[in-house]
Amino acid sequence: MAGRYRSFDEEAVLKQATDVFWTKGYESATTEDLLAAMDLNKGSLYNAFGNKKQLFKTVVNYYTAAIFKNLRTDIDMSDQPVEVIRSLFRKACDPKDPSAHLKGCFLGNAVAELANIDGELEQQAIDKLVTLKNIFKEGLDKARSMGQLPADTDTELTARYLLNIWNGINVTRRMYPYRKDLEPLLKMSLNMLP
Amino acid sequence: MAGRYRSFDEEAVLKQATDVFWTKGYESATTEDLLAAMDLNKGSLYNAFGNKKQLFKTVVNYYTAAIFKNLRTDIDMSDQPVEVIRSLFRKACDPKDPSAHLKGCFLGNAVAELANIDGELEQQAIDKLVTLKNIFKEGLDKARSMGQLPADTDTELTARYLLNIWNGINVTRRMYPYRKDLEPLLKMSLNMLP
DNA sequence: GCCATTTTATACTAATTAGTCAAAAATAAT
DNA sequence: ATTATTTTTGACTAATTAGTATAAAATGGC
Repeated sequence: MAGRYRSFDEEAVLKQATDVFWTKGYESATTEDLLAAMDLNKGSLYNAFGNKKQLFKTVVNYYTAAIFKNLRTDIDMSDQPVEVIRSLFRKACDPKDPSAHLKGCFLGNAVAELANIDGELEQQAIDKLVTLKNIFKEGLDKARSMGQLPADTDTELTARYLLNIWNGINVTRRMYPYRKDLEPLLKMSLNMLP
Repeated sequence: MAGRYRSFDEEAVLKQATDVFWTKGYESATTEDLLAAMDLNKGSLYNAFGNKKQLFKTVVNYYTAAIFKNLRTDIDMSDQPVEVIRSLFRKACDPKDPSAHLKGCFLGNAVAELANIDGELEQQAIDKLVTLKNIFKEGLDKARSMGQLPADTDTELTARYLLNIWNGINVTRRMYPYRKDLEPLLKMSLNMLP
């Protein structure tokens, strides 16, 4: 097949684009912001990714695919699946880079911003958050089947409870971006888990 | 004092502006959107409210002042202050107008959108959410002093827990905009309250 | 070597945006 | 009535925006 080779690494530029959309939001991220971060010119960006909306969709898929795959693997491998879930929350409350508190959750931000702006993009973000909830449920089901949760635990409801705590933490951590504040809150919020 | 009278009702136009900022967000709300909803022309808007940023500040203050005043009055008047708090959450899960689910919480939306866009406006929204948390605490303190909560209840931590549930619900309700989904979630989330 | 195809580079465009300005209208004080 | 002051009206502006177009560069197939 003829044609010039792409001079950029698709994974690398998508990672840069993720960061721009995450910190600025969909509408406030300008094409110039994206081009600068991705180190591309307009022709290349539009040729490779279509337009801003398609790029956003691609970014959301790219970003979530890796995270969800890892989470599911961790739960599958672990003999304490609840601990995998706890660890996700702990990382949100005590991130390596404290500026992560200001960014919140990429998906939660998208749902909040896009509800009345672009229903299709909002729905995509909702679908991904539902997937996160489903992963929580898979972990809880596994824990229950291993006797680590009461047999009568409603794992769907508990998974939604965890999702709601997740959605909350990603706003609340911007108000209290300190481990000393978030840890007690998290402890209280997860106290129904073993 | 000389000068032409204002032809508009300040409360009424601020209410309209609140709705535009709430549904569209700060940046996505254009001056044209605001002018149309407020039924003003540009000169009047800029003369009366300065600019878009000042208008947003005014709107946030106007919107929160009434709500917080009413909440505090209700708590002061009630002999079951926890019930006032529960009622606030119930209204969010089962609003008169179901389209309210798509709007979420005005303050939470602002915090999420503005963190990396305008620190001053973000801080204003954070301050108002802290006020909401403080009102929760006032209600919990009153309940505890009336023996409706265990004497050793950490009301500050519990108030933060409630704030986090609030922040979460206002994202989660966009995913599950139905009472049948939100009510069980709320029941589980508030089960530590009497 | 030449051609078809793809990517890169950058100038350009049409639309939108927040904000300004100057003139007209309305009002109170004198 | 005149004047000073404030509000209203709508045209105007400068900047920014997402997206397009066109040409050059790079590649494989023949």
